Amino acid sequence: MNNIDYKKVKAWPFQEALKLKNRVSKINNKKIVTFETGYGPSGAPHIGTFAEVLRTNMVRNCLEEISDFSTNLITFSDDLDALRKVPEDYPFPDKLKEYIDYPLSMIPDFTEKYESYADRNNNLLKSFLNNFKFDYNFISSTDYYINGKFDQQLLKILDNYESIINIILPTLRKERRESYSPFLPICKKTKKVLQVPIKVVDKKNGVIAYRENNQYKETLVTGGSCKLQWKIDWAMRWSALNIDYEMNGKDLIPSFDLSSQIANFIENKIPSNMSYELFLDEKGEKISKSKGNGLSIDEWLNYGSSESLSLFMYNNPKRAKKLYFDCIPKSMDEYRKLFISLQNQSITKILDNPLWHIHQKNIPTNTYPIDFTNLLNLVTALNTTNNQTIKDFVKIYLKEEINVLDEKELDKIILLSIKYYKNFIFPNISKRKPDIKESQAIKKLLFEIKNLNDEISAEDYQNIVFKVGKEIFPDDLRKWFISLYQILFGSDSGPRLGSFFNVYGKKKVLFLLEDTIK
RNA sequence: GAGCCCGUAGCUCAGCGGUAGAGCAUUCGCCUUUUAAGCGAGGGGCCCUGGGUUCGAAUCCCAGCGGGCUCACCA
Repeated sequence: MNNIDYKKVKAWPFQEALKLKNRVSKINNKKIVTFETGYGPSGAPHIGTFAEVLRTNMVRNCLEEISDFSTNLITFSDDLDALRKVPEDYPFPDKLKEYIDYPLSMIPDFTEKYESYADRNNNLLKSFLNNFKFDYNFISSTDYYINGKFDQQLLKILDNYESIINIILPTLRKERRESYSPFLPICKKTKKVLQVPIKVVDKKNGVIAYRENNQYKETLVTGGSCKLQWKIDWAMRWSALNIDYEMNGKDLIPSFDLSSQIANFIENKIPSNMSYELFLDEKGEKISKSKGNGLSIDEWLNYGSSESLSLFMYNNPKRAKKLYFDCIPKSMDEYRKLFISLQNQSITKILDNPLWHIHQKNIPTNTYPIDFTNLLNLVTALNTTNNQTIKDFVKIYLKEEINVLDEKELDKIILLSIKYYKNFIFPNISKRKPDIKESQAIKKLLFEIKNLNDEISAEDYQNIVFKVGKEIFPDDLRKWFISLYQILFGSDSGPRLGSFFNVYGKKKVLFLLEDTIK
């Protein structure tokens, strides 16, 4: 702790943390503050799930900064939930189809790498979180249900069965009301999660009866024999896990309200809450896996750094943001800009700098020495996927020495830029063919270059380009350069040709030029 | 129907009490060689409208108008 006035820090995670601090400070003997994020492992983790963990962790980080509370981040996987639809991104959809209505954790993983289908998805999430070095406690719903860790709350819910059901029923349509039950029995025979009407039999001992084939069968609500319908499940978790803070997408605002009402009949535990806006695609439509629009975590990390992804997630969580490929270079550049601006900032300003939040206050000492968009331009100009060539050109471009640590960062983003170039820039380049006069000039250029020895300096190249230009376009030298750029790169401007040819190498230069006059 | 968010340069957006900003686009200048996918300079704004709070509002509050999304099946 120190004497910074945190109320003056505008960064949203601090404002959330202050709100939370005020709340938990009123609780007697409060020492540990628990944050929860929920995950439904019915498919590979969605970028929204990931954003939620990231953002929650930022609030957690701020709370630690402004208070003496210990903190705990739970990522809760609702893996006892039933599979309802086969996700499109799973490699074995036909095999999965046979397991509709089965608990996710009881479905085999047909990729044969994990213990179950849920385990596979859980591990995908964990690997993303580990990649970002989060400290979290992973909790499997199945584990908690089966090992009786929710029993106390389950009995309490049964005890208040009527009150709770009266909260839910008015929100449902008539047809649904008849089949609705807060308890979903897990069939002893088939292991399916059943959505059937139930009757309360014995509140004290936790016995209910559910209808199957026109007769009622008794079962316990405890010990993993029943799962809770999700809004009740959510409320139950707040009590069972003592949750103090949880975020959710704006689609769940009504559910949060409902779960809060239900919580009054469990242990009255309602977390401090923030709702965030959903991500949209380029056209402004909600991104979803089934549509395949927007971006996945993997796709972003293919073309951009993890820091740039964090930065994107950090910015304005309460605004609906378009998430598509153009966001990546923008975010990469913004990161570097913020990094540079950080260097001379006062402490309060640093707390407002997104980098402080992204790096959980351990801001690295180095970053890449060139803007990503700039690098993309160079890669495009070079039209190569050779790391070393690109790096050499960057060094010429930057002029000054790059220190070893910055160079490491540069290496990383060169790999990213190559992939970005291949997929988004290269397919859109359209070069034009030279006219007769231009062909003549290029032939002349080829002849001159061939006549030189193999070690040609940038200056020599530049001299030749000028020499040929002056001979063939004596009145409009400018046009000669524009023509060359259009023919070589499909653009009206380009890199200084001398240094470009030099880095590119004689053999490739000759090939490039010959290719234009074929 | 209810809720959430957004209306700022031509476009995409940032700023969120103290002189109106960025990127892209546009206009102009710059290649006989000192970074040309670059650099320099410029144009372009009733910050949706109306009220309120304030010494001061793009920013905070209220009302309206316009747009988008979400929920009311499942999670």
